[in-house]
Amino acid sequence: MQIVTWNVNSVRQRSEHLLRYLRDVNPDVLCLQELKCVDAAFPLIEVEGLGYNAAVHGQKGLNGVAILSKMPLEVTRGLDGDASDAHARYIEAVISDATGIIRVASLYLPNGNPPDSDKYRYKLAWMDRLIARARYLLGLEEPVVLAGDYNVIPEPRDCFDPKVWAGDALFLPQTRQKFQALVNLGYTDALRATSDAAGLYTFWDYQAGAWQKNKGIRIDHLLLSPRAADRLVGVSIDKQRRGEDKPSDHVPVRMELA
DNA sequence: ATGACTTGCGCGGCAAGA
Repeated sequence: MQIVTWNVNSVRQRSEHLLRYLRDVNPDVLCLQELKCVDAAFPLIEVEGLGYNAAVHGQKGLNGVAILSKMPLEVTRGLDGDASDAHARYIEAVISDATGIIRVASLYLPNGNPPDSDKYRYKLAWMDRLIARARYLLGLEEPVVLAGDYNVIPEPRDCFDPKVWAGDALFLPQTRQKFQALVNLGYTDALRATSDAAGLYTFWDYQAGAWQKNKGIRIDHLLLSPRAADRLVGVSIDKQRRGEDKPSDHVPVRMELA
C-alpha cells in the first residue's frame, strides 16, 4: 500500500493540485497538513468523488490536518497532554484493509521561530507530547505511521547550507535532540532507511529563488513503528510537484509498504 | 539590500510561515 504525507499550504488554494495528485498517484492513504480552513471548507465532495474517505481536523485560517483513505477510518482528533492547546495539528486514524489494521497519524509540528520565544517553548512541549503518544503507540505493537510536517531538519545533510540554519528553530540542537529521542523510542525514518544521500529535500521557500537554486530542506517525514518498518519497500519524494503552477512550498513524500 | 513570496483575514496592512 502507498502512504503519502503532503503539506499543501492551504487546501483551498491547492484543491486542483490535490485532486490531480490523487488521480495521478492514486495512493491508498494521503496525510495532509496546513489546510488553513475550517472542516466545512474542505473539498470533501471532490475527494469523495475520487473514491476516498476523509477525516478532517481543521481550524479557521491556520494549521489544520487531514487523512484521506480508500479504506474506512476510525478517527481520533488532537494530541493528548495539553487541554488548553487549540491548534489543529494532529489527527490519527486506524485503517482496516484485507491484511489487518494500520494506524496512521497526520501531524503538523509547530515551526517554533523565533527560538527565544513562547513559540519555541510551545514547539518543544508539543514534541514532548508527541513523544509520549508515540511511546504509548509502540506498546500496542501495531503497524504505526507518524506522517507529517515535523518542522525539523534532522541532520546537516538535510539542508542546502547548515550554516544558514544554525540558529533556526528547525535545526537547533535541542530540536534535533527531541526528534532523535522520538526515533530512539524505536521508530524508523523511512527515507533514511532507504537512502544515505544528501540533498533530498521536501521544502523550498517561495522567496529568493530557493527552488531554482535548489536551496531546500528535508522537514516532512514518515516515522514507522517496527511492524510498519518491516513492510517498507521504498520511499520517493514527488519533487516535480514543486515545479507546477502555483505550487505548495512542500512536496509529497510517498512510501510503499508491502 | 531593512529585500525577495504566499496565504488568511477582510478591505488595510499585518501575522504567520520556514
